[in-house]
Amino acid sequence: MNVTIKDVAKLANVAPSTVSRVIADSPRISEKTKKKVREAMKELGYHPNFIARSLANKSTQVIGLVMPSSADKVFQNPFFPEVIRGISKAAHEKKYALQMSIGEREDDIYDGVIEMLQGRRVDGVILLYSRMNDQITKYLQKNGFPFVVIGKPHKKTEQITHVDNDNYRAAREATEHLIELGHERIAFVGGNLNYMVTVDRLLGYEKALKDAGLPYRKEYIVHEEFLKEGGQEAMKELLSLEERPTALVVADDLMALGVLNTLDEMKLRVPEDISIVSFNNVLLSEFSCPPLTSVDINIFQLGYEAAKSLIQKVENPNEPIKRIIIPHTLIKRCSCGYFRK
Amino acid sequence: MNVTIKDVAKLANVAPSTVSRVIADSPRISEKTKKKVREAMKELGYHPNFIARSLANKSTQVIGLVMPSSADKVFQNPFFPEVIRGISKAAHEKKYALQMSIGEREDDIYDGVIEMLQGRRVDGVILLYSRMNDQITKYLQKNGFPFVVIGKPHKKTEQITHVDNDNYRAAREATEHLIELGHERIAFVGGNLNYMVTVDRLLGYEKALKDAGLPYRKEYIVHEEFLKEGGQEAMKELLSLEERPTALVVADDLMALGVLNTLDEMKLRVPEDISIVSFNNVLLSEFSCPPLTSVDINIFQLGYEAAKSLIQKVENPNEPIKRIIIPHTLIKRCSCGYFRK
DNA sequence: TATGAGAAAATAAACGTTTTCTTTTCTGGG
DNA sequence: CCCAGAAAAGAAAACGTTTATTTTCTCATA
Repeated sequence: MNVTIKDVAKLANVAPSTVSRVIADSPRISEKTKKKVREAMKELGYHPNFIARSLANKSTQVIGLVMPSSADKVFQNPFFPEVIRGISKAAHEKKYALQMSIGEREDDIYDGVIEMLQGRRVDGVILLYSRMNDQITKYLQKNGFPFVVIGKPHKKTEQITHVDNDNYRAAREATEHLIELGHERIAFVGGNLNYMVTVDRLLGYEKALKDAGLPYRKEYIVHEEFLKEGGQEAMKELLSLEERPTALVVADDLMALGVLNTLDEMKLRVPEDISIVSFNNVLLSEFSCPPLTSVDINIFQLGYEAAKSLIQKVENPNEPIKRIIIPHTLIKRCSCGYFRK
Repeated sequence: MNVTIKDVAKLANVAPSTVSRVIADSPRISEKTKKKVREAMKELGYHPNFIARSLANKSTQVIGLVMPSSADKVFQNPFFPEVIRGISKAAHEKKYALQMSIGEREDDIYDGVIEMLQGRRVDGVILLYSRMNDQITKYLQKNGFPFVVIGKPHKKTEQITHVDNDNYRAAREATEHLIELGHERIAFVGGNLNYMVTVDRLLGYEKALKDAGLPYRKEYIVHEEFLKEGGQEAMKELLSLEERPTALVVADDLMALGVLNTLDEMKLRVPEDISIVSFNNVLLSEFSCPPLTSVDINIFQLGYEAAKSLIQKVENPNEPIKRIIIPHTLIKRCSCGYFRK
């Protein structure tokens, strides 16, 4: 079997409790004993058992990550690796480990999260999404588990620590950019309306249209999945309209890629025939053909701040609720052009 | 405090051990008692504590993921999200959770892995890389921890369960493709030579040259990091040669993107001025400009099989050593052209 | 009416820590 | 040289399970 605190205690001729205190570097133990114990630890190659420690401590030093859908789908979108990068950074700084929820369908994920939390596998969780009437959010609130959400919570916004962009403003600016280029028929391609990002970005888009005195056309609003396929679908729909849009606000780079794809198949050129501004500014957007004008929402930072806030919350239950807004920037590349008759 | 097995036992008027057996659905408990206990569990909203269970069980149902370097860097390359997708799938099927090692520098990661394993946080680990003289591999072998590696182990290959591609053949085929197009000055851009993938692909490249009677030129071999920046560096180096190559075998799509980037800056066209075939066939390769001819190595499958093998190993210590080779395919797109004087 | 086999459930000892409460051992002031 | 009080270390309970061992119960058989 493995070497335990008891073995160390025996070798060092002290009680197990003393060894434990040496590990915690308690001031109650004399330097002399500490040295003796440390030597014994080294000699035996002792490593503390985290599981046992967690049980006694009621804390695991692990953060749970909750994805909106199956890892299978989620990891297709570069948004997620990027948030995780940010989360990792903060977690590592505070010596926390990361655990991922995995599940195929929504209730599957729900069960997984419950198990994670009730099973005390994690000290808290980060929700990598925000959607309406989310069961998980409700559960977390009801049971008082520490959590933070990336995005704007649907309800009780002021009661939930969250890290978000000003998506309303970002979308308004993106749309204004197209308007400034002379576009009047601007469509919006977003994700499911249950997601708060979609809502906010749609509202920003509408506001910009309204301010510019442009008509709001229902048929110009399309909702699809945040995947390449979603973009393809959306574009096909928009192309089937009698009066096609001349510009698009697309809520996600990966979708925009799908859009580009369909456009290419239809022999339509970007930006000559149609202009596109999208969101997230993931690596893909820089390398697509043409490179996409995209709103950089600072995904890494989103993750970093979320993890930092969660850890603060875990370590200090009285930590006040926080709302952190990460700045965004419109990165102009080559997918937008002046509207030409 | 939370509801425990004891609370359930009290309510159901049985001993804690009986409750435990009901959870495990042991045949030693009568149906009548089972029913009674299950009702009590439901009434109290009981959820088993995983940590306690792990301690008693000496098993956590968690798989550890070991990355080659900081999550920060690693997650920039789409290879990793994609393997993780595959791993997730298999893990979910067997009800395992995933935990990630995070560390900045190599020794940092090493410590993290030791902690994970000795701390009994995970039942086994998957190494998402394979490199020469890897301390972690040595440690795992020495201590008999269950692990599988993705890639070909450096030493004792027949003693380590691993999932790999036939990189030697894949690289040979990729190079032959270029040779068939008439290229004679073909360069190789790979990662660090410590990584076994690099070695295998380099050997395959060399073999193809040799078979075609083409000279092997030392100055045509460049090693850089598996990142966009790596590709940029490599290309700059190659462009500084008096006799530039007319085609490139690039060991990674992301690097190839960097190559493309530099080429673009230099106003060189692909495939007119220079042909490229790369590896991995990640989403990026499809959308770059031009779309890259790339060897699809089936990353998802790599992850899926690795996780499946690890779980088998964890659940049955006598599981024999396995070597699993995942097939590859050359996906021809637009980055290769005939060599023209 | 005992007896004993076999089923069903209870008891208690792990698992490896932390932590509260005690006890022991110093130290130095009178 | 004694003793109070501080400092150091130890004993034991707790964390929530699992599981080997023991007890209790039921009922068929002698």
